[in-house]
Amino acid sequence: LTAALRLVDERGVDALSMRRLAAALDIDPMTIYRHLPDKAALMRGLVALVFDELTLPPMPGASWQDQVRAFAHAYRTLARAHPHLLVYMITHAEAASNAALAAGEYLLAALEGAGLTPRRALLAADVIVDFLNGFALAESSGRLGQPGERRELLELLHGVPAHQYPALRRVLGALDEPEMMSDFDAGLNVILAGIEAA
Amino acid sequence: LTAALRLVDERGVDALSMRRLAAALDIDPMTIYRHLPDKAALMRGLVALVFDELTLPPMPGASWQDQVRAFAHAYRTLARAHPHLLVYMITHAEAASNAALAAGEYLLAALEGAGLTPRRALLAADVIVDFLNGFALAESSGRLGQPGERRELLELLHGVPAHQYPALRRVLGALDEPEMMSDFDAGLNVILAGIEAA
DNA sequence: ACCTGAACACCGTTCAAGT
DNA sequence: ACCTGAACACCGTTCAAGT
Repeated sequence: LTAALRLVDERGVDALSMRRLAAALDIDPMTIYRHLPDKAALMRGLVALVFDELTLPPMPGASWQDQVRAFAHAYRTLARAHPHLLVYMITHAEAASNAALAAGEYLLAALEGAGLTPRRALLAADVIVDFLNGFALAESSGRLGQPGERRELLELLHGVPAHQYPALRRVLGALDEPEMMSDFDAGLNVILAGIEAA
Repeated sequence: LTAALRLVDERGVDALSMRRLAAALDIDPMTIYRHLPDKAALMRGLVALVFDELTLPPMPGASWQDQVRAFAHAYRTLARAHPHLLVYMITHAEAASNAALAAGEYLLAALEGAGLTPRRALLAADVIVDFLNGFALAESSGRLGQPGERRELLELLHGVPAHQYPALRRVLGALDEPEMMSDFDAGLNVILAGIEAA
């Protein structure tokens, strides 16, 4: 699994094949099948391995907002450590059962501390996780990772009659490139404010 | 492209191969290469085709919240119409340049109407889009689509000593299955409230 | 010049042939 | 019984051989 993860991290998911993994381990491809039933099991193993890296710092006494922030940063750090696996992790999260329990406990304990009802705590947890997944995916798939990545949108706007898309022009025209960067902490604060309002 | 989209919608992305597409069209596989340079171009064409289905209803006079809700529902409808392509759409959104401009205009016009500065309007748009992508992905990849899909989490909880994960037990124990469903509109309201707070 | 099938370099996995 | 390489049924794409 660690050899497979190295292949994925260094060269992307497409570089992980049973045959290349075998070559990296200097064994016959079919030998892998004595340890795992098929490639799907290999992928599930990678997801479990990576999610187990999630380290949630205990924050006794901290505000529920800071606990949620700690969770969010831990999750983002994990996502950035394995950008090539992220899509697979999100769509096959069920393979990370143990880490999912620990993550759920951490997040729901924080939201209970905010005084939310069970129904609203679960709702808030879903909103947070959906935002984290959406942000991490945008970040890892090239969109909005660093300044200048909004440039292609600006170039599109240049190639189109000037009276079209006025709001888009006003907003983007008022900002310089660093300001157009997607801001993880500011986005998280929007969601925290929304939870507080409830 | 429509034949390729039908294959993806009916049997998933893995069912789309140049050879199967050719078979569906009753032509030689290599004939496809006279219309498109490679499979990546085929996939980009699918993303553009699908994003062009996004229909954003004009809502003159409506509140900015209702305009954002209209956008969110249009996006979710699109995602649910092509669940098998969704991951590819999100990670290759740059292939949908025209629809991206129209979507950005709609969303930013609504957020300008909320009285946000350009910086905060763009930030809010990113939070909304990240949430929409995260939610749609959870919905389409089996997680949280319908009631009972939180059951595997409950079963995991059963197989573990009763003193572990107390918050998770309290929250889930207080809810019946329909209440555990992820709620799109309620989640969106959390984000709208967070934007209002700014 | 335009078109296309054979061929190449890959896949994941089955299965029979070895030990 | 355990192990593994040849073989099978696929891929995307190149390229030479046709028209």
